[in-house]
Amino acid sequence: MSEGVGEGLRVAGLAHRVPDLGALELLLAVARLGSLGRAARELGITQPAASSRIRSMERQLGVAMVDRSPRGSRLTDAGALVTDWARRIVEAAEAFDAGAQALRGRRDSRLRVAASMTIAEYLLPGWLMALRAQRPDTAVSLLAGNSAAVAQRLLADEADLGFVEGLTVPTDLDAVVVGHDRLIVVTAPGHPWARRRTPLPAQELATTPLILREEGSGTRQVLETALGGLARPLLELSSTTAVKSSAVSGAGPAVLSELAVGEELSARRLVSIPVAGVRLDRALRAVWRRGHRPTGPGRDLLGLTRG
Amino acid sequence: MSEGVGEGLRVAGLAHRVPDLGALELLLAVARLGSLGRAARELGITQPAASSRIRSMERQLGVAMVDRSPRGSRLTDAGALVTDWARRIVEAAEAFDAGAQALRGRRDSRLRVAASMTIAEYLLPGWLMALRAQRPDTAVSLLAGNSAAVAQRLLADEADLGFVEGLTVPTDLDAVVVGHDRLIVVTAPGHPWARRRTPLPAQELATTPLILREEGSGTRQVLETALGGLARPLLELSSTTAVKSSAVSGAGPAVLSELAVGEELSARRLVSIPVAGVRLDRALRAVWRRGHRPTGPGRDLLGLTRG
DNA sequence: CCTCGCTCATAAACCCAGCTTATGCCGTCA
DNA sequence: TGACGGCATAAGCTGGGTTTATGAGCGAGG
Repeated sequence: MSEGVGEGLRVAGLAHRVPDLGALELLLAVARLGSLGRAARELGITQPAASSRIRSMERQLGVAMVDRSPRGSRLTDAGALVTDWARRIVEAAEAFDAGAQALRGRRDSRLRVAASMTIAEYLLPGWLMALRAQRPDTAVSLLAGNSAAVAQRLLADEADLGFVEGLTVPTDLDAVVVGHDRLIVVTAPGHPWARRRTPLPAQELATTPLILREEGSGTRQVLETALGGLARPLLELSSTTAVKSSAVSGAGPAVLSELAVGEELSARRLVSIPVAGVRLDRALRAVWRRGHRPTGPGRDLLGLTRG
Repeated sequence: MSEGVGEGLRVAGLAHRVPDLGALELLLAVARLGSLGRAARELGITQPAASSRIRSMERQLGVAMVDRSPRGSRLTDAGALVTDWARRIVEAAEAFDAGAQALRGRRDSRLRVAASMTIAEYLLPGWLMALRAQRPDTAVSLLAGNSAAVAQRLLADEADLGFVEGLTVPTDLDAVVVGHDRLIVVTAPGHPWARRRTPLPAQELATTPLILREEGSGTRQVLETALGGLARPLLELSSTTAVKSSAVSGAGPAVLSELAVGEELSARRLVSIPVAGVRLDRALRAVWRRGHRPTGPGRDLLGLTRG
């Protein structure tokens, strides 16, 4: 959401307008199974509970979503649409859950992971979901920190596998590149750069004021290294989200990690501007204590990170 | 306790492991404002309520997220991570809300939109959020249906602005292209195609078994038109989500709308395979009754769709 | 030095959303 | 026609989240 200056009209929070996760899960189950009762059974509740919950969701949204019949229930057109939107919420919640369970860091974990923030934020939940899909009984614990902290954990044998971003590999660790954090230049679709047919010269990027994170942030450092020390800020903002929404609303070109803008790119709220002559990315590496390449669950996870 | 019918260990649903939306919103507010009390005030609840809610969320997740001090509250490292994951859920909920409010279709709407499913599902929520940001008092109503239904609504003057996908423009309507639904070929990163340096020949695409939606679906039709009538299914699945997860888990190459896989592409769970010699896209058009180009809020929305 | 002002925590009482159990109605199929 | 599956309704219970009221820690300023 945009920075809420002057709220003006007091509107009840999102939570009062959006059904809770349980209701959304139920809706997805009804869509999949074609019956309130079966959906209820799958979720471990009774049929009247499901019936009432769907009904109250319809009342809350003001839309009939389910066509009831004595032979089952099918979604209405509106219901199908709502279900598609709901699926996104539930998917985000699944990623949250996968991450949070690892973060809980139980002592009995069979795999202890230490990861830098970018990786933990964007990539690890997906990997953990995939790992859970293929090895459901693997308990993973996660510790997030900077590269030095990751290295320290590994060397102290408090973690089995680490993930770091950046140019250098900490000493006494073995590493393999598992991906790249590509910075990309993005603008709103209306910006002149969006109509270019040729890549933007690095020189022009360096001399144009950009929407950037504050000095010292990881992406800012990568950008300034690539440009040779200079970057002109048009705006300096303190969160990736803020940079993103400024760019979407057309304030100017921004430089952001590709990981942060997948959704915006595919919906064309932002467009990516190719740039010639600079490598705006940094390697993402899996690391482990020299000579102790992970086995078992760690090896499984490592496999997932490379496809 | 719920009884474990069927699936071995019965695991409580997501809703019991993920904090509800209200708690996540609160967490974001705490992160932004640096104080439980201020966050409480912003959300219109009391400070003890916020305190207790954050505490119970920490208990639920088993992670300390907030460092309390007499001068305010800051997130811990783990808390920052949880907050980033939470933000995705909240963003999806905001899109849901924007769509659902329009779907409610109140009679007093100042702008009545009719849209086809793909557009309503993927693009419209974003447009509506943008519209709300720049014109907060515009009430929009939405009706979703196929192209014929959209045309009918417009011609009956029951809608002010329509959106359709497909090759043809219904008669008696004016239209402007607002985007493209690009189908792309995707595979898991480990697939041989992912290592190609040259675009895939259309011929090879046509002769390779693919993971596809069922016959008759929109994307399947576009693909078969582009390929000249033939497509070999490796798997035929009935939902985009199912196709996507099969592809992610490496079952084979799939053809999907770019709109459906933004997230998977940026996280490299899927990679896009360029194809030579076929146009795998269909135009997305805004349409209106001939000679009645929208004014006012309709014009605003139209502006947003083109950047 | 002491008090004000901000922070957060605790305790008790309240309320309502959502659950269960029990029942009824409707349509389909053998 | 009776059994079955599907949904709706009603009554009663429970718990999580809320409020009000209060207390305690820390810093700033008269």
